[in-house]
Amino acid sequence: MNNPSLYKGILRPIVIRLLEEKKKMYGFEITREVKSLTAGRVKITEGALYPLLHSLEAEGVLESEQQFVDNRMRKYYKLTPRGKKVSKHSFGEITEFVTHLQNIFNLKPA
Amino acid sequence: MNNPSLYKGILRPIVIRLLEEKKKMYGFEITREVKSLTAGRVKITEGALYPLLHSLEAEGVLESEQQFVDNRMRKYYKLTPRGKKVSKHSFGEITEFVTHLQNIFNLKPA
DNA sequence: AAATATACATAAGAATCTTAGGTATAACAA
DNA sequence: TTGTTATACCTAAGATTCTTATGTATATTT
Repeated sequence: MNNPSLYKGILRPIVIRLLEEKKKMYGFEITREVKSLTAGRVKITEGALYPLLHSLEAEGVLESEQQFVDNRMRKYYKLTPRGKKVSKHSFGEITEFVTHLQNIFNLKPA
Repeated sequence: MNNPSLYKGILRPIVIRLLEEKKKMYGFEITREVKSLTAGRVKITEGALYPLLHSLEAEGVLESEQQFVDNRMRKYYKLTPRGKKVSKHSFGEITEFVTHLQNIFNLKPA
């Protein structure tokens, strides 16, 4: 991506949001989805994503289930009930965050 | 602030943007301005701000000038000519960043 | 046969912040 | 006058979150 450091701290809410919308995704799919939603500009690295997924699972926000497709392993993740609460909260924070950016940078749509 | 890690990576563009708009500011003033622009929600810590100002100056993005007001030192910063170019670029990145957030989080205004 | 894509994973190090401390002056309250 | 709050600068240690580099393995395309 253009300036990776902008996205520092935002990966976690992104993953949670995508799982809220898609119900069930595997890691590689998440990287593709973010690329697609941002016209190829935002590339989540695997070195960031997989450890994050593991810690979200350890926190009880996500739960996983393995499947084999074409002899290749996929690890599907979805929100737990607790994850759904976290998701609502996280979404509120992001909404506020974007509002703040619009105020600070004078980006408010006319 | 609510979730400090969201703002990780965004402090630098914020400082540059404020100096683009206000022409000349000192550190303490920047923390107050950000608080005011975000209804008290975003608090820039001095431990983050001052080292950042120093490194922006070392990079040639900012230049400083000391003044004494009421026996207290103030260090005013402003953008250098090079800083103004950096500012334009940085602003473009932020605009794109916010657009991406709106796409990922489905925040596009109706 | 080699390269690319899919799909997972970890570890070292970089970047960016928080927390905690320090110095000093001015204004206000107890 | 003594303590507290506000102003105004600063640094260092540590936490968090990422990038970069590397590894394993299978499937598909060139």
